Amino acid sequence: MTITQLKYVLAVAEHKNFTLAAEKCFVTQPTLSMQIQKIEEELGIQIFDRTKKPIQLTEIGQKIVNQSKNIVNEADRIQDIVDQQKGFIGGEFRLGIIPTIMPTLLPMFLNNFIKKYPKVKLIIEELNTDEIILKLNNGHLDAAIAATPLEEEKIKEIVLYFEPFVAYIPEGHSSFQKQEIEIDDLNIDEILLLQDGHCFRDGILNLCKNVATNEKTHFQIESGSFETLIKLADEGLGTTLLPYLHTLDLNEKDQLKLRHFKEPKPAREVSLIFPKSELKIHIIDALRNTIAGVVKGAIVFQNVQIISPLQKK
Amino acid sequence: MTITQLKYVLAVAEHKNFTLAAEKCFVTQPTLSMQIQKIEEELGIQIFDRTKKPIQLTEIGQKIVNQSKNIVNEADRIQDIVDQQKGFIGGEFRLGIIPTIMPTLLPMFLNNFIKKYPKVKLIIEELNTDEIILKLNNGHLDAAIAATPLEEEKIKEIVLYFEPFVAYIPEGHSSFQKQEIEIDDLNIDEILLLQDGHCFRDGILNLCKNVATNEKTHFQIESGSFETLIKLADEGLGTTLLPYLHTLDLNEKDQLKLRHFKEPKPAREVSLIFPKSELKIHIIDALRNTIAGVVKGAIVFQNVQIISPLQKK
DNA sequence: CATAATTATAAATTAAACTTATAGGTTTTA
DNA sequence: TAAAACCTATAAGTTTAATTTATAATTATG
Repeated sequence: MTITQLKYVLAVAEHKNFTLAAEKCFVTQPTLSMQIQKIEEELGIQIFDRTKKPIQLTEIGQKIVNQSKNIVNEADRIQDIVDQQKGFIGGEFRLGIIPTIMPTLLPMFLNNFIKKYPKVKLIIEELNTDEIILKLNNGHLDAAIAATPLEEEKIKEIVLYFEPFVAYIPEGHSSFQKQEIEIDDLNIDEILLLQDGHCFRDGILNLCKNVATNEKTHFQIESGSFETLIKLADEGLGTTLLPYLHTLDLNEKDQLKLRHFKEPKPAREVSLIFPKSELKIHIIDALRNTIAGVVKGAIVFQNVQIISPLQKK
Repeated sequence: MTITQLKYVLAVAEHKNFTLAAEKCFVTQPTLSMQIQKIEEELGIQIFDRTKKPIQLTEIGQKIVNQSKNIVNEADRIQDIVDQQKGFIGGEFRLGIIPTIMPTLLPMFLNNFIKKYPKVKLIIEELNTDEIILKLNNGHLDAAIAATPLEEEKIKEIVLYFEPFVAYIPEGHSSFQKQEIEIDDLNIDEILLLQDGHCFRDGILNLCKNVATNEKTHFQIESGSFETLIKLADEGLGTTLLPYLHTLDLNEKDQLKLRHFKEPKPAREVSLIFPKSELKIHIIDALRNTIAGVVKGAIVFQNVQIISPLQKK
């Protein structure tokens, strides 16, 4: 009797169907059939009544299933214990986040994380990408969340999610009527951008350089926050681009000015990055899992085109 | 992570020695070494500190071991569930017995039982009542024999017999001349008792508190065995009370010092107790029947007054 | 310092788990 | 009711994992 077999039994008991249960267990149906036959043979009983459709648990099978749940639960706790211990070992964990990710992502996972890993003391710092790379390399940060790829020698990247850019087009703009827009509809000269140093800006510049390389601008306004850019756009000073998660926080009126790109949507790749030494890999894993859990619900996977945050020089 | 690996971990944790643990698991030593390395690697921790001799558990290792015991226990119950369904009387059966019952009752039924149910592997442990309740609740015992009633939520009690208390009065004591004695004849201060923790003591204290509540004692001697108490009583240090079955083993001379109580005799209720889940109910029934058979001849039913083992606080 | 005891490693073997392909049943439906 | 769809079982072959034997490496012990 193995824990794996018990998991198979639970899957069949849940789905009342070997084929479906096999899928959920990421094995083929014959594997399930054989392993369940094996445990039934070993115990000398029938767990499932295969004559009934859909498959039913036998009386003793129900008892086995109940007990199996206990066992599998207890077994899963081993990993929890290890995680907990590792959280304890970690103690302080310094996480850097770039400003354009901070306000939208942090509230999504912070609560979950600190509840699940109460022994980890998270120290979060808002930093731009250059500062993050510096601090990761000199040991002042354990990990960071930033737009990638960065192609840094000593830094490892684990992609968390792809976040599409959404255009914010004020009323009266030539593209306002369009349902979906294309990169060509935007002119680098009219896009309002965050002040230099924010990698988000670099990404956008890369994006538009593909379209038009002329950089003669009538005026140059660079703000430190998207809120400012939105207000400027509303004043008819141009358009701006917002990362998708940020658009969720807009009021209804402003939401009407959002225009999604045609696929492949331009998007940024957001990753958890950390030194290759993997000194606190266990907390990093916990963080990644927690974020993956909350982001899964918020961002639907789409056909995207990654915009590199690296400035093409 | 497999159940087998967990069993290996438990074996090494128990024996503090890979070679010996391997023998107990009926595998070779390299098997154990490798499997334990494997689970350590999978969990990303060290379970054992191999630098110390003998081998020690690490802090996290101790936690893993504790949880592994749970898992292995729960896993073993699968077979119990199957056995119960089949009405099979066999397999391991862990029976706890309190110290004041152990030496007299066990020899009376053990031989009969193992002859009648050769497939049952009885594992008998002498434990006091508190330990028994603990181990019944956490699954480390299948059943126990103890003084009742205990009023435990998850434990069922089946009365085996009522065992009267018999006073042991040394020559020269004021009550030595009496044929039958009464509770009032005894003074709590002069009764020699077993050391605390033995529920027999608690029962006696309850009994005498009904009579005299003063607890000023000239001296306090509490022994772990009745033999000691008898000898102390013979030295003129007081009287003692013996459970009836124990008095059958006394030599002729000491038997003369026994005085039975007038009816209703103070007595203890001795029961077979077990978790209400009734997991091994067939073996429990077998045990009850066997014990009932041998006790019937030894204890004549009399008018008794049950002394609760629960301490009245 | 040599010997014994104990654990780790390597190579080979054995056993178990898994997959692909397909057979043999039901149930659906046309 | 025959064909199709659906589902589970079986067979054969592959991959992976567990185990063993043999031996090296390490650590106590006299």
